[in-house]
Amino acid sequence: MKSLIRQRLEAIVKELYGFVPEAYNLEVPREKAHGDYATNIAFLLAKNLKRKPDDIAQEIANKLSDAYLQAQALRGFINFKFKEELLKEEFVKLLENPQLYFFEKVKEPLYMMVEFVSANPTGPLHVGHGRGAVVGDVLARILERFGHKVVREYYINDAGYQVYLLGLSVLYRYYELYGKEDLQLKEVFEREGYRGEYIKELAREVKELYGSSLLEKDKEEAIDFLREFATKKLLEEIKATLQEFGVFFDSWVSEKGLHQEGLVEEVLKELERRCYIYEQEGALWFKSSTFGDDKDRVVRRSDGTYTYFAGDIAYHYHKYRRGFQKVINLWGSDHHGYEKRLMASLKALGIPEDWLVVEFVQMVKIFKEGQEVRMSKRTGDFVSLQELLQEVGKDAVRFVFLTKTSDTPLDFDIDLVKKKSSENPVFYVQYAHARIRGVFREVKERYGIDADSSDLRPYIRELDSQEDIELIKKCLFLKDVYEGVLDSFSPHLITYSLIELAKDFHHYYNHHRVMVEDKKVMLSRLTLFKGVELTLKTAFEILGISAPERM
RNA sequence: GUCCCCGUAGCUCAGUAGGAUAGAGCGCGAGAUUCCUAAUCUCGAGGUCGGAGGUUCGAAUCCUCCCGGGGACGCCA
Repeated sequence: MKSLIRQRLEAIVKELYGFVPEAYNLEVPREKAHGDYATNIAFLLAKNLKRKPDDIAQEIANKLSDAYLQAQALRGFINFKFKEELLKEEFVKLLENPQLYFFEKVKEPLYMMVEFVSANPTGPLHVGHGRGAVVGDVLARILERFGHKVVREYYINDAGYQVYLLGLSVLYRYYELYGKEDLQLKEVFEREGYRGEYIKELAREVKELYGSSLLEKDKEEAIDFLREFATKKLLEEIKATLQEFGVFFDSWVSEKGLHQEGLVEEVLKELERRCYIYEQEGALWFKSSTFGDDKDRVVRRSDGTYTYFAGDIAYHYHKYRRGFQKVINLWGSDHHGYEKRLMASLKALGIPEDWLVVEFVQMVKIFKEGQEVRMSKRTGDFVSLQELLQEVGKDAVRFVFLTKTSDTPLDFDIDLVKKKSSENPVFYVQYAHARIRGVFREVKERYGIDADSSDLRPYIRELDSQEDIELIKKCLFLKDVYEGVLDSFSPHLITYSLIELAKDFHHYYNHHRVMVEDKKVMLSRLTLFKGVELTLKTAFEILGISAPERM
């Protein structure tokens, strides 16, 4: 709907004044009386043309109005109102094929990647990961609907010290099972080890499978073996949780694999060739400060091992060479300071600046009985995503994770989300769908009219009350919302619009009955409900939540 | 100490590249069911948009300073 205005507006402005100002607004005005959309373009033109905004707005408005669109100049603003004919024609398109209507294919589809979750395989997923998972998943779904080719990737940090500590922690617990003490091991474990209950479980599993054979083994060898064993197990667990959460990946890339394939060495050589690498105190440094980072960073330690950063440069260079035209990374907010560094490395490698977009996903704080539940992987005291899913269900978790912009912290009140009441927005929205399905069942039973298979399009004509038109608009508006998500990578906009749509629907439902004497009115309202149903269903598919028949 | 994010109704937050009279949900108060699901609806109270300057036709939004909250600053990942 918005792009419809935009096209016409720009054409006319260009015709009248020879240019279109860059940063003009076209948005839904706060005040309903100001129409469906409004623009400030006349103010911007006024500056350039040295004329009164009022006059310019008037000029444009006069040229713009036609059978479909009413444009009105008011104190320098131009207000647009869609005429009923246009709204009804658009609504027919929606009824015929919601997918086609809501997601117009982009002209130039891109080969894209969304990299998300990428949690270290050192423990179960926590709720913060869950938030990233939903945001990434929904983003990927939207990009796909608009015609982009999207690969969802999970980067596995299975190299380096953290997974070494994982192996060490399992070994410590394993020794414990046999009453074996190792002071050096104990010292490291108590300082940095993973203490969650799941480590003990892994140790027990090892005992069951391999008995006491690891007691004889060299300690480092045993840690190596257990690291391998534990990351594999935990990764399986992560995959299972994600699957239960409705999140799937096309591709899993291992950090260790990058090292083994020599990609890390290769990219460092490339950086060296470009003269961005130097040696100091026995370590190799990357000159990230030349590209806006605060200081230079180590890529190879003095002991000869590579840093996580080195692996990450290689990973992204590899992504680039795999042919992705645009990459979106979803990172936990604790990686905020890391962005500059990585961007610097990409610049150094000659990769275009807008190739990579990093979106940050902030913390989720869990509240239970009014108390914050503290989370720490080290001490093992945390609510896992698995537990949360079991407690409140997939639909509620996914929806709530999308009710705020991902870059602000989210408070998740378990007790509130468990409530099946209006306090809980997901039920409010799903209830609208269930109510419509209920009406359809009833109409079929009483009158033998099947809303799912009948051609209802002709009855749109009969809809003419203010509230009919408002509801139609709310459905059509979702199209603009999806396009907004495509531009801003902010899937949370969808939940807001859905709550508004549901609100208008519930209002309508309480004021107008479908099953009335006048058949024409009945059929027209059935048509309206069909459109709302399809709009909701399409949105639920994108959000990955269910569209219940009854509640 | 340096850098980043945030401060909007009692609470949790929207406010989409500076726009028109400041938005929603929850909570609170009052009401609605002979009729397709009351998990709903209707009405109401509630605000110096953290503070002070500045930029301009116009500021919650941009700039400077201050106050308050959170995060990041490893040869960890």
